[in-house]
Amino acid sequence: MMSTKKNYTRETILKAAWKILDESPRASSRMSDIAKEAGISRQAVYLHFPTRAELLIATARYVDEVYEIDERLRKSRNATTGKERLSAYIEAWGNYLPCVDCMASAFLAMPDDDDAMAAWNDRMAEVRDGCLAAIEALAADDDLTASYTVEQATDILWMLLSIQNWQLLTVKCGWSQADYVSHILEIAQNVLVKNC
Amino acid sequence: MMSTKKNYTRETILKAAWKILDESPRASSRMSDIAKEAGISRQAVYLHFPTRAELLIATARYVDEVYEIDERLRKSRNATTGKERLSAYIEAWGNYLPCVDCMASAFLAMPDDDDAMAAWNDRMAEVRDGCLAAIEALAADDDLTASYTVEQATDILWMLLSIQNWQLLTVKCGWSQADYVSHILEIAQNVLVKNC
DNA sequence: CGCTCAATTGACACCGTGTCAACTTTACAC
DNA sequence: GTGTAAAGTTGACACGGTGTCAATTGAGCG
Repeated sequence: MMSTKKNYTRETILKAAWKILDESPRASSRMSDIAKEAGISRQAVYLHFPTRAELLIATARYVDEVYEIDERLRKSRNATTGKERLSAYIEAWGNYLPCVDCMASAFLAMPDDDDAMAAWNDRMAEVRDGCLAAIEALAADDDLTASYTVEQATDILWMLLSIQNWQLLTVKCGWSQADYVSHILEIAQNVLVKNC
Repeated sequence: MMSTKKNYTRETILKAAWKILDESPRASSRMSDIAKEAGISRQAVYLHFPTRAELLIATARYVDEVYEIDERLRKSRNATTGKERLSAYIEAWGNYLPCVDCMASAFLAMPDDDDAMAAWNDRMAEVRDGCLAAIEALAADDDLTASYTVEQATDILWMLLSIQNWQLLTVKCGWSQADYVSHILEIAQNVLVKNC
């Protein structure tokens, strides 16, 4: 099969892009840098990805696959009570955030690219769906505080679990990953769970 | 005085930059766009500001001056009790955020410019100082929850009041400005104030 | 009048993205 | 083996945005 080789190169490029983004925290990840890392010519990258934005989108998907984030989040839905589900979701997503930090930075650095922003917003919308499911489970147990509607509580949880907040607390404030998860969990419970 | 004319043009440019950033929510604010808005040639902008980054930094300062944010925040320090001071600070800063949203977006869109990021980090550090002062006032009244150290509580308040959270709740979730302020205040009190 | 400084025009270098054409390599099919 | 098609290479180029430079214009002022 010819396509085998093509797929192999494609994955090589994705790995290279991931590595470059991961290593150069806030440096410029040019197409030429990624190509060099992948051991091919800059132009060859365009044989597999039409634009830089598409490459980043594909890389984000690839990272998701490698870390099996879908499965991680699905497991958090198995919790029986709403409270357990809330903490399982926060723990699952909160511990995934450091893995996608580099991808998030790359996307947020190109806010004027419509394709990239659409892909990013899709991903974030999925996270909000997860938040909504957790909040609804909490509401079903009548454990959701009366201060907020389900929508508002979802928005607040979504906000707490944003990558920007993770970056602020861990990168800028120097919190450990464990502190981040435990304190965000504490805040969420404090704000969203009834008689807590 | 010759410098009068120069200062006048300088301010014209700053106003133009402000307007362009404000109007084009996530469009490209090129030097040529700003120059056109100011009614001068693109090259003339460089007679007043060496780089685009410096222009943005100066524009941010100009916006601060116009809105007299320093004075607004200073007033929040006049509150007598720690609790009052916390709510005064949240209200003052929270209601200033919509004014600087466009500037924030501009800075966050150029994360690889060292000068711009340094300027932005300075501004954010000042906000954190304000948070720290409010938390210390709370601690002085023995109204700070025992769950966090002063530093941790400051970090949490800083996180809650970040521009990214404001953008998320108002722009993406559609919250009104009033809802934003009141709910962030409620969350902060819930999380940070003892027996609340 | 002559000086100075702001501003203008037009040109250019640099850099990164994306495209194109021509050529080479690889691998498989017959 | 030889032919063919796809993958990859090199070199060149257009485009857009930033920043620089030189030559020129124009207004204000002693």
